[in-house]
Amino acid sequence: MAKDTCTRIVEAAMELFWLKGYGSTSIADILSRSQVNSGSLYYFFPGKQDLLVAVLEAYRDGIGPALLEPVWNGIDDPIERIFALLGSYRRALVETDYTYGCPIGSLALELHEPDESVRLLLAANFEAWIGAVEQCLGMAADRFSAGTDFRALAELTLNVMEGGVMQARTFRDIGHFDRAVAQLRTHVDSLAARESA
Amino acid sequence: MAKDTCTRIVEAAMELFWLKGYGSTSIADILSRSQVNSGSLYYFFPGKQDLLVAVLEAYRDGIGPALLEPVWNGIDDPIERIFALLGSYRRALVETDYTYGCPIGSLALELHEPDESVRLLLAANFEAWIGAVEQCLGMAADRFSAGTDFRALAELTLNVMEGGVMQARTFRDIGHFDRAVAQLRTHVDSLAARESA
DNA sequence: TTGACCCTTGATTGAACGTTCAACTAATCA
DNA sequence: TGATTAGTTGAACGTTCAATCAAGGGTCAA
Repeated sequence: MAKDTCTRIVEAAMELFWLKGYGSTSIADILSRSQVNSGSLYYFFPGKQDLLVAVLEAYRDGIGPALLEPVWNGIDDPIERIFALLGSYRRALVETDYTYGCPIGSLALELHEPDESVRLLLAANFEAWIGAVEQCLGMAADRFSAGTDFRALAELTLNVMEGGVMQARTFRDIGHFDRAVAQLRTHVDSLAARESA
Repeated sequence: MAKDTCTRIVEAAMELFWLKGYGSTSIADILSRSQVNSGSLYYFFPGKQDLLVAVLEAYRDGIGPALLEPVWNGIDDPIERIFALLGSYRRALVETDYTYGCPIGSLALELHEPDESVRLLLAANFEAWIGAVEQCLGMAADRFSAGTDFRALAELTLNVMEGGVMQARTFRDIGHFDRAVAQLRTHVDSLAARESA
């Protein structure tokens, strides 16, 4: 059986919102990419914003299986998993010539006054990402001193990724991403050294 | 003499692009806020994008006099100047109930395939900000070891600000901003301690 | 007084937008 | 067979958008 209409719509919207943003993606864009007629789209989704909600839910549910698992496959060390995750964003930037960054970050800054449901889903996406990094840090807890704030460090990691993507795209220079990651590495090593040394 | 038409247009556009973003701000919005008629706007600016260019030039030229100088007035220590700058973004977030973030960061992520002239102006804005922070670090060079990468640290500072704004807005929780700044403080102190200790 | 120049006016244009809807098809069940 | 339901179709609608333009006001030098 071919992918059903609803799935095709959401997948097309995920791709286009990622590529062009929400406002710049028209319903017509989504229709032509998904090969669906407008009536069918509005049969499943009352409006454009409901489609955005479905997209954000799909992203959230995909963070584990579609983002983390492929990256972490074959990597056991929890700290290296964090830097491998950052490396996957780096790779996307380079391979797509700075076209694809982080879809959630872009949407979070593009939508200036989002509906509460949209805002909460953006937050849920960040939360899933931060939570995964925080868990990695927790698995390496023995390398850090007792009071280390893993939550804050995980949030900083998100900032390094989002900021690195933003700068690298704007300057069209991956060095901005690499330097941010290098600073994070220094910071993490510094926090770890206090204990292990 | 009253402010001339051209100035009123640019100031209205700066405000609206900051508040609502580029795509969501219509020419009609700018006209009604600046109390100008469409013909006058198009007399000075061939199109909407030319207005964006003017706005980005105005932001760039205002980073020193309109952003840094007010914040740094009365603060001499170069490291404290950096954290005071971050504090000014924190204050804007809290005082406007997460309405106003960083206008450049929002535009940089909103505009997915900007014209080269726009991209270069976004980069010029970031560059001015990073450069100012880098200069502060340079003034405190004696507190760091010789090989310290001030450029990378300044870029990380921008990431902490932009990422902090993004997270605080999305979660509607200033704690995300504060924790990022606290991590940066720890990192800076750690780099400084190696030398001064 | 004249005319050239700079700037303003606001109705108007046509394209693009999100959305609607009545008609249609195909499969399911009584 | 006939009724019901689920899903599809694409033309059409009203709105909003960026952009245009013919007309004209204000100023100043000649």
